[in-house]
Amino acid sequence: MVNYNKIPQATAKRLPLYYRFLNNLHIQGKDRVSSKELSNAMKVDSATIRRDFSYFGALGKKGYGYNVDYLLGFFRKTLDQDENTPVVLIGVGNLGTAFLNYNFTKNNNTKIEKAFDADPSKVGKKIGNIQVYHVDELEEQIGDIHVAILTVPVAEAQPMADRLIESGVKGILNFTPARITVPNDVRVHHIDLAVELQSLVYFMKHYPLEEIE
Amino acid sequence: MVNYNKIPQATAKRLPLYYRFLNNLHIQGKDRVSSKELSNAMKVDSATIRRDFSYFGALGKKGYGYNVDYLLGFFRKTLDQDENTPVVLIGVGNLGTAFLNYNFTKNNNTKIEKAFDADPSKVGKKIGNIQVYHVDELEEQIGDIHVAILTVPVAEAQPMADRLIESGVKGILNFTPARITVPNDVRVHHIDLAVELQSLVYFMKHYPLEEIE
DNA sequence: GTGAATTAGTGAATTATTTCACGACTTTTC
DNA sequence: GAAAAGTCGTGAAATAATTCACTAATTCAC
Repeated sequence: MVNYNKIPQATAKRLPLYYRFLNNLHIQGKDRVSSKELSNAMKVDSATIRRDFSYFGALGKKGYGYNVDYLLGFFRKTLDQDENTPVVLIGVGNLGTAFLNYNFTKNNNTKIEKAFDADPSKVGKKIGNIQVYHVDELEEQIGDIHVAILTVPVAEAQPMADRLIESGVKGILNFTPARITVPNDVRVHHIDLAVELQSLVYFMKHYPLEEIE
Repeated sequence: MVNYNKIPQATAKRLPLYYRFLNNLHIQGKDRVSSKELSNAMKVDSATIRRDFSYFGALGKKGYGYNVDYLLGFFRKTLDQDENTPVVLIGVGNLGTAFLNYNFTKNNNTKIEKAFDADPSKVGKKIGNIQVYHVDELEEQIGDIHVAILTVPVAEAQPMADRLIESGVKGILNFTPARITVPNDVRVHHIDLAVELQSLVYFMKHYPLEEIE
């Protein structure tokens, strides 16, 4: 059996990418694929791909490559694609709205179930078929949801994170520039759009010729 | 003098984060800070912070820490905060609109100068004070801009990237799920929101107690 | 001024990740 | 059915990044 604690984090971060790509191949009706093809398409070294897959056992066949459906089925189980993970979204601004209109459930095992905002003019609406509640109702509405997308103004980030954690949230995708502080059983991934843009510009200037990611 | 080729990429990715944080300290009127304080606030090990800074020379003082203004000034120069990098945005959907309304120039050396979309109902408008042009005008309007934010539908990603590169773009911040193919003097950073969310969920399940990223 | 406390900078160790390169096996070609 | 081509899986090497742990310098408290 696969020991998930032995899977390098770098590998784990690539799994959703692999999954989606395999899903596309499946939809295209392709039934086999080699690590080299995957490498060209996903810009990940082919040895890295083979190594990544190998943590889960021998999934391919020498001289042949990988069977798309088999691999896809395997990742589906591994990434728990069969059970949907419910998510709440806090902060229905521009970015929040973009998420609500983004159809995550397709190709994905996550679904935004409820959205919250402090602005009364947004409360009660449905955006992308998701109901918007007032943040005051957070505690009573959150139910058994343990994942939150945080797209609030930066000043709200920490207080809102505290409330979310108090309500049982264990994972936060934080789009605010604030580096929030959480207990160590709560996982936070930061995505800072300004930092990403600035980082791109810096890399363009100083590492002009290599391919990085 | 600092040899930029010797700066680890992992360090380079943290620089914009450092910069912003120092800027906040500066605004708060703080004039000194230790690697330990920075560590607590930014969730980066203090030894890592000291190591990162040390690539740029001895910026601190033993027993004292770092002088906020000095460090900030140093990073300002290093990250070229003084000259603004112009950026174009392609695809004025929900996510694109979020970017246009996001005030990057504050705390940042980048500025979205022009936006493009194929939808005639969006062309001619101003969003977040940025003019929206029709994509057909891309080549004549792009001028000397070398950085693009790509927030178009996935099917448009590669063709649009090709056009951008043809027009002289050297850096693309790609928010589509497509892994675009580019010549090796063009830098692409991918940010895949669905992958990020899925990755968070995966890490929550399999690495419940450690702090990552 | 003196001793205690603080803190940067860094050599060395450790840990993590990627990549090379090759044996073993499969498929394809003719 | 034999030879050629393709491809995985992986040991080992290489590279990258983090962290430990200590020295030397400085500040702080009194």
